[in-house]
Amino acid sequence: MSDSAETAPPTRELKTAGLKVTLPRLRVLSILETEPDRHWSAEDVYRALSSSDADIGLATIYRVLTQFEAAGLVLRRRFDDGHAVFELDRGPHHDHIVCMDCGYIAEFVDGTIEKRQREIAKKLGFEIADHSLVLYGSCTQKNCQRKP
Amino acid sequence: MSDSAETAPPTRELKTAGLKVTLPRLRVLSILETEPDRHWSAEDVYRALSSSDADIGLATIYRVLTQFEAAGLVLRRRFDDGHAVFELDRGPHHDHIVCMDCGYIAEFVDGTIEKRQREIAKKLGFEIADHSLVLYGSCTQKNCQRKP
DNA sequence: GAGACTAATGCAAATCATTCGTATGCGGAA
DNA sequence: TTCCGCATACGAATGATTTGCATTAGTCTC
Repeated sequence: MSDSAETAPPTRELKTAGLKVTLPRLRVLSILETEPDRHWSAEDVYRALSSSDADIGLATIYRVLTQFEAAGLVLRRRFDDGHAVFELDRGPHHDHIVCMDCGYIAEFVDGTIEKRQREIAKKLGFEIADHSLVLYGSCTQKNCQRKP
Repeated sequence: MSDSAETAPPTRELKTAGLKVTLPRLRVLSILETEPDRHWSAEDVYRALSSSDADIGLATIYRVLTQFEAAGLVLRRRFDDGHAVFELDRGPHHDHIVCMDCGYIAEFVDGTIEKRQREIAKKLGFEIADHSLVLYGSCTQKNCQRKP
């Protein structure tokens, strides 16, 4: 029963990213992929790993997530509390809207805003490299119990 | 030589904000008003005060700035490094564009973006309370030496 | 497949911004 | 001016994140 002929998905992703394939990196990447849309704190990943199996040090989680960020596998975000959260980079850029009551985070993309941003940057004499847009509010509906 | 008949500007602002007028609060507010557009870290304010005269503890700076924020005198911002900066609240909302090379921060307001944000929030079922938009880039000009 | 070289990990200790605890002192109402 | 209570100073505590260093595990060569 060997699957050596096939390279499992997380392994391939690590190799493509130019990272050595190690157990901690595989574990972290697998955890992230269990909920591809989720925004994880380092602590979240640590707990998920601790409860599931291996004991990977928190310091390693931070190191691995930082490497993943450098390799373009994940994005590091920071909302208003100042703490970092990580999400898999699933391609096209998107912005966030955060419910201040329940913590629920929705995502969106808007061409109009993106375009306007470029125009503003140009007018102000900036060459724009990146941006961060976060809307804060309340999701006034039933889903406001998702993460109480 | 008494100016007791006139209430000095910072004093008036504190009273209007419903804050007791104390020496540390006056000092901090005065410092902020020396550069009304600047974005100050708590540390910045602390150093400015230390070099000028009084020794006000850093803890007090944090407390005072937090009170000022609650009173609507200052805004607390957080850019991508995760650290808080404070700026005098000079009225209408504005967003920021940060030069990643020199740290220079410019401000802008854009009705189109604001409007679009409200539409997006509505579509996603959120009641929007606030937002944060920061553009990151390089100011490709001479002013890129302002804060080397 | 075994050995060697290097990079990755674990753990604990260090850092950094920010907050808290507590004794003391100042601001302002009467 | 007197008195009460909030505000301050100081250091110690906190919590997220990083770092140092001895040990371990990947990968490459043979």
